[in-house]
Amino acid sequence: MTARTSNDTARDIPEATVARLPIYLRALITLAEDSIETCSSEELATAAGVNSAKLRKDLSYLGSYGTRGVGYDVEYLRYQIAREIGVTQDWPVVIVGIGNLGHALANYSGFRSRGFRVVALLDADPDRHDEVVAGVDVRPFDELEEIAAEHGVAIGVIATPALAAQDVADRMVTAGIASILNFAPTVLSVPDGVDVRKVDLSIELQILAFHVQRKTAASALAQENSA
Amino acid sequence: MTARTSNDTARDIPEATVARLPIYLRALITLAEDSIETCSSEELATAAGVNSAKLRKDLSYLGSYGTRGVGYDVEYLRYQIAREIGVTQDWPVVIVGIGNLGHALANYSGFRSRGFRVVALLDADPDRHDEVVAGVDVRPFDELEEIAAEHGVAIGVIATPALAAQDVADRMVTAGIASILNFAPTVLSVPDGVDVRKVDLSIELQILAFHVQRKTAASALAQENSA
DNA sequence: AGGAGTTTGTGAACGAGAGAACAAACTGAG
DNA sequence: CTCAGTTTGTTCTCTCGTTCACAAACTCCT
Ligand SMILES: NC(=O)c1ccc[n+]([C@@H]2O[C@H](COP(=O)([O-])OP(=O)(O)OC[C@H]3O[C@@H](n4cnc5c(N)ncnc54)[C@H](O)[C@@H]3O)[C@@H](O)[C@H]2O)c1
Ligand SMILES: NC(=O)c1ccc[n+]([C@@H]2O[C@H](COP(=O)([O-])OP(=O)(O)OC[C@H]3O[C@@H](n4cnc5c(N)ncnc54)[C@H](O)[C@@H]3O)[C@@H](O)[C@H]2O)c1
Repeated sequence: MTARTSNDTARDIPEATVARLPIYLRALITLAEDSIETCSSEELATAAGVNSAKLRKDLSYLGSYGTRGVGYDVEYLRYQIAREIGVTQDWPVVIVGIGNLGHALANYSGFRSRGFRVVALLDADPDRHDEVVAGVDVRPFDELEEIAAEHGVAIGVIATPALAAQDVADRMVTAGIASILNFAPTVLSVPDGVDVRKVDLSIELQILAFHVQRKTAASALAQENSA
Repeated sequence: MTARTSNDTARDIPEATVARLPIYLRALITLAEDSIETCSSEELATAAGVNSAKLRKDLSYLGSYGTRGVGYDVEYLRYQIAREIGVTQDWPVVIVGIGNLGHALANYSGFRSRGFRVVALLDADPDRHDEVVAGVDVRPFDELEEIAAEHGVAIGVIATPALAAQDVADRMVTAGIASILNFAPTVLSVPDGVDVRKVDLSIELQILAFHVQRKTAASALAQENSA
């Protein structure tokens, strides 16, 4: 049981750490662009907006890539993190729902530079099918399975209205796409083993609103008490 | 010291709970649209995609709005959560950077229906200033302070390139905007008391990529071992 | 009224993550 | 070589969040 290959580093990176690795990667790329070759955990932590102890602990899950008394080699660490995340080569991605948001996503050059390649844009509306967005033409949604198989797509983005999102997710799962980024404001139910992340802008605004209200209520209260 | 008004319920809602309240609100609105008047914690939890114990604990921070043996009144709970978040009336919002993403955001009707009103669209590029997006015309970025003061804007959205984001954030803070939603892939540094939330799509994709890689590595390993 | 059946609200156990603190490992000067 | 100074990797503690489990509170049926 549990036979392991020799190269097994028995690592099991905490989810909170995984979520920060891309931030470190971005910070390292910025440092590299400024021709900085070495940095301390303190410097990198500042650039990433985190505590240096947290940064060091996060990096320690990947291995021991720093040098005590010196710091980290920017280029080396950048590569190690990219390798750990898996963005040393491009991942093919499909975007479904080429409306307002889908257009913005398709036109976004930042994906390409960060390890993702949009291989297809799909929409159910035939009126969209003539269009070419950022060099990729919009195809009928029915071609999902075919395109996913052809390009080995593992990641799908949902930018359809909320009502369509569950159907789209189901089709993606059928097509072998086990990682989904969902922009529609709805809860997706998917089989075990399928990974869903959601981005909900209204929720973010509502969280901000909550804190604004709390702050203003607190200051109003203080004013009242001092009067 | 610590004089309090009579109505002080001494509540101090955990951040993790605050982040879920909008999800519950959305689920309740969906239930109400389906003419469902009452629901149990189990039903609401399923609709929101969380554990029912967690849901009940979350709601208990707001007060005791359910009835044992019965469940929650959908409309009543919906109002209580909306009031707690502060979305019983509209919050004025400005969006800065009306490019690909800014256009999508400006055109998004979901903000309005969820308690936010886009009062201004700002861009530094004079070529953008003729345009009208979703009934709001694009104004020069310099008018930020004036517009913020006029409408009492508390929330700002940054959709500019990363390089401009820090400057925009600084100007927002100066203009009295203490809550910022940042789409630019950069770390913002702001004074204490200013609340920043970020949305970074590339990071979300990278997190998905990490898990895909982990899964495929694991199955490759299993196959190798069984061979 | 009483008892069976539901469902909430919460105390308590458990687990994950954050941060402080420090030994170990390195550099460079003398 | 030795010693002072620097910075990592890791241990320990504390805080925050999740989940379990159950008494309290309600409904409905007899
Ligand atoms: N626009 C934004 O800034 C914004 C912000 C937050 C959330 N969202 C969410 O993102 C989603 C998309 O928003 P949008 O503004 O782009 O909407 P949109 O209506 O402009 O675009 C939706 C697109 O999806 C297509 N579509 C509908 N059903 C489909 C299906 N079954 N299969 C494939 N394609 C289908 C439509 O043809 C349309 O082109 C919505 O769920 C919205 O709530 C958008
Ligand atoms: N488009 C997307 O789907 C997407 C996805 C993820 C992240 N982002 C991020 O969102 C931001 C905007 O992306 P985009 O694709 O809309 O870019 P864009 O280049 O299309 O638009 C940027 C807009 O900001 C304006 N601008 C530049 N400097 C400004 C300043 N100092 N003050 C005010 N306005 C200024 C520009 O004139 C332009 O209109 C970028 O940081 C990008 O990395 C975009």
